Amino acid sequence: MSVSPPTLADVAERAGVSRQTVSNAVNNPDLLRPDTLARVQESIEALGYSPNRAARNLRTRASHLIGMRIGPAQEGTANATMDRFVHSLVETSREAGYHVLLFAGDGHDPEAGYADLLRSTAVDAFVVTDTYLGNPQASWLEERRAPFVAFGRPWEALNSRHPWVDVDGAAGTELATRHLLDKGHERIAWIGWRKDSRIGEDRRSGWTRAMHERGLPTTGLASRVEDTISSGREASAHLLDSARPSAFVCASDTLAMGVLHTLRDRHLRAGDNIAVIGFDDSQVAQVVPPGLTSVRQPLEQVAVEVVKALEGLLAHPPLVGTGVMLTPTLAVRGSS
Amino acid sequence: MSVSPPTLADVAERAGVSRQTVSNAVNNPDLLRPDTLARVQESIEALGYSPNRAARNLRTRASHLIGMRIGPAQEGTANATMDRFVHSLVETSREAGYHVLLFAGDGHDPEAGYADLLRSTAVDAFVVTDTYLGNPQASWLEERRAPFVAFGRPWEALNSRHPWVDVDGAAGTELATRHLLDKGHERIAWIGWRKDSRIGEDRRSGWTRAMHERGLPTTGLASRVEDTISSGREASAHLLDSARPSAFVCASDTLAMGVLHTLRDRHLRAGDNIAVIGFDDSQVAQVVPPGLTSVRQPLEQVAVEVVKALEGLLAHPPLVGTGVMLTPTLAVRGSS
DNA sequence: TTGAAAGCGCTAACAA
DNA sequence: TTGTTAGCGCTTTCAA
Repeated sequence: MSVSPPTLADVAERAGVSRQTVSNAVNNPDLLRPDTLARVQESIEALGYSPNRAARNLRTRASHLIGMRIGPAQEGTANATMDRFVHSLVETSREAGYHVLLFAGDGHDPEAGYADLLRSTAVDAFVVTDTYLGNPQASWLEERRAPFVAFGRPWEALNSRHPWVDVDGAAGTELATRHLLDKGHERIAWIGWRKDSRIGEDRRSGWTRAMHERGLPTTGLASRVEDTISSGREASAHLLDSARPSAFVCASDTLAMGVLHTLRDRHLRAGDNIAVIGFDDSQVAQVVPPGLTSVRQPLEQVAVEVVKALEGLLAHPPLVGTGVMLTPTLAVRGSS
Repeated sequence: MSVSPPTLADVAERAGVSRQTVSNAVNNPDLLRPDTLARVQESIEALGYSPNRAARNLRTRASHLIGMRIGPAQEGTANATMDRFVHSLVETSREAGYHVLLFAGDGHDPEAGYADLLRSTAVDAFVVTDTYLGNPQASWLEERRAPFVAFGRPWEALNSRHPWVDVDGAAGTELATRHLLDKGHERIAWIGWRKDSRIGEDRRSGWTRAMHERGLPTTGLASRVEDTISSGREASAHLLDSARPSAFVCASDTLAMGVLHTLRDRHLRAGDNIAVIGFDDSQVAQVVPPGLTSVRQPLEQVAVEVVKALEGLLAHPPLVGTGVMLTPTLAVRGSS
């Protein structure tokens, strides 16, 4: 950018008005007489004027930027929910006049990135996504009265008063399990995460609920492991031997892919011999043969609700809504 | 943020120095006497001071923000290169003192997002990634003398003078083909993109080169289709019938997954009966049974080179380097 | 309905 | 080595 862009003053001079009138033309067009407005707008157009962000931000004490932290890319798993969410968030934010600023985590000091952006007033608000870690960020931000919306409910901190948006995981696995039950399966196994994962236990509860509803036992049909391919593979191999299930419901697509590994090892075919359902409707679920049935989180809708909450938070006076819970759907494919 | 963060003046008062001295303590600490510096730093620490970005941006005419456009999430494919790249870019930018600002494309006016951010001096530079579209953005930005680095070489515009970073696709497919040749395969088929894709033709050339090098024919062994699962599926079915290949090299993991679909349809097993190699080392390649061998772009390294070029571009005086070509590697898995 | 003055918080240039 | 002055481009009073 060798030559600096036009300023308010340039537009004002060309249109033969004062700078404030140009500012009004941009921010409060109703205040101008129609002919003045037209003249100013013509000049804005001709000069290709756009208000300088830094100056505007300084004056209005707002950046129209939403900060979101992203961790390193997850390789060797099927997990890409946050990547998909980022796309939706960027899209939705644009419609609300916001851009998304991405920042990296600092391994041993999770709050560092937040603190700096907050104190330097670089962003207006945050979207916090990693609530499953016990969410130290949320309470930290709350203490500092920083505006933020969480994607994920406040599992333990019931007294927290920040807005959040989440997807009902139990409803998703219940949907999945019912789908299998309706297909005639009775021995449906669960492969989920370790007990200290609130999200994992929530998703598991949907499976038990659907099973018990039909009077079916769940004992011996469940496994709790790490969220990796190999764990899913081992757990499914073990369950097949010990409990002879005809179907698997998994807490993640990653675990479900582990099951597909086991099926291949044993020359079984997902969808023909054994049904498998994953969670997240990742690209992996969409393209793996014969297609992995999976619970799909409505991320576009999550983004819409997050931005809505953000707008409330940043309004004058702030309008703090409560939590929003969304319901997932089931993407049915060949594996069931 | 109910109470506004401390300013330079607050720190100055507490430390008993002028505002300028505080500014120097932050930006040119060498200029201060050690004891003054220590006193100022103590105050900065105590007050939790961080320079206001808007004010600094206004004054220095820089935002320390890098703009990157992302399109909607690609579903139904294995393609997620850009998502992975974003992670690396965010990480690398941080080390260089930059944040990444994401913006959405505006369907029918691809330049709109760029123009606005440029004129409002919201970002210091862009990273342009969608060079495969014939890259109207690149020449558009070049005309406006906007600083940007492209991830992707300037295929047609040979006179373009902007820095770029790219990965040698032909070298990747050559690596893949040689790997198969070394395993004893002789009838190796190619499934790639339509002829108008420069990237597709480049990747194809690596396959032909490796084949011809060993004196093997390629006639009848190639197919050019859309980048979708179903195209890959149909193309591979057709090739299996017409040319009886023992291996497939594909221009993308998406196409390779199409091949896996065909193999499943025919009760063949990738890796046992037929070898398959994809391109991009997506999550899909990493988790699908029995593992999809795939060409891996060194995206972390791409990010490093992109940021390096960006720093040159934004230096005073600007230091415009030439293009940088990186070499991919082959992630070998069960499918070969 | 339009214009003048002030100042957001910072840093570059210069003076002491 | 430190302090003073000015001004980046904008919007918010307030006056005309």
